Amino acid sequence: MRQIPPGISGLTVDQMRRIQAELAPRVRVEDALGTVRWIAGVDVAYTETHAIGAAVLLDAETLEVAQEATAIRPLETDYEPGLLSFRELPAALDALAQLPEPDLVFCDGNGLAHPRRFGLACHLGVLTDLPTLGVAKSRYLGQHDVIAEPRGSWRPVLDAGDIVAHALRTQDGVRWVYVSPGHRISLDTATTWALRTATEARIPQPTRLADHLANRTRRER
DNA sequence: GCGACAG
DNA sequence: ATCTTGTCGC
Repeated sequence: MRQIPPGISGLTVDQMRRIQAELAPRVRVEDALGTVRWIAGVDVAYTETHAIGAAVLLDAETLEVAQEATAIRPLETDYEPGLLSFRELPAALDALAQLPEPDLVFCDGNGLAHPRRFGLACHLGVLTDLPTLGVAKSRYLGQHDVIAEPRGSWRPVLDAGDIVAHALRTQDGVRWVYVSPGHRISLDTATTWALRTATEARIPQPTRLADHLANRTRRER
């Protein structure tokens, strides 16, 4: 029952939403991860016709890059709010599969902060059964109060009565990001890792370096 | 009915 | 996401 990777082509919007609803119950929002020694960052860049996936493996302690991998896939679906994972996962999974198994995966987008509580990070987590978290650069849904200016300040993001993410300021005075659990991790732990790895910029290093690799690969092609 | 809407 | 260089501001 591979709910995604090969041939997504034929799926309708309704079918994709149905798959999300079916897989959502498999998401585990409690901490079910061991010692985090290796972190992977995954991202996807696009051309007119293809998706270029990039995965980077970093030492959780030093955040130094240990290994990189890329993959390219023909685009199979247009972007549709709520269905981002169906567009990004094929290339993202192909790239990730080329690396040694990480202890935690950072995704570029949301996890629980999704209408059906099954964003990109949840989907990738359930399919691989790896601990995952999502970091989104802009708001998708939910409401939150003003975030204080100092790095590390955060406020819960509420949607339909659920706390689905934390709006977290990762650097003094820069715009905040939205952190949410993907799979096998709690919101608090996800927030801690996001802040801990946002050492050089607003975006945590795993996601940031994967983004760089994806774009570098796209330009050199 | 109207507006919002990860990447 | 992508199309694109320099430039205004701290």
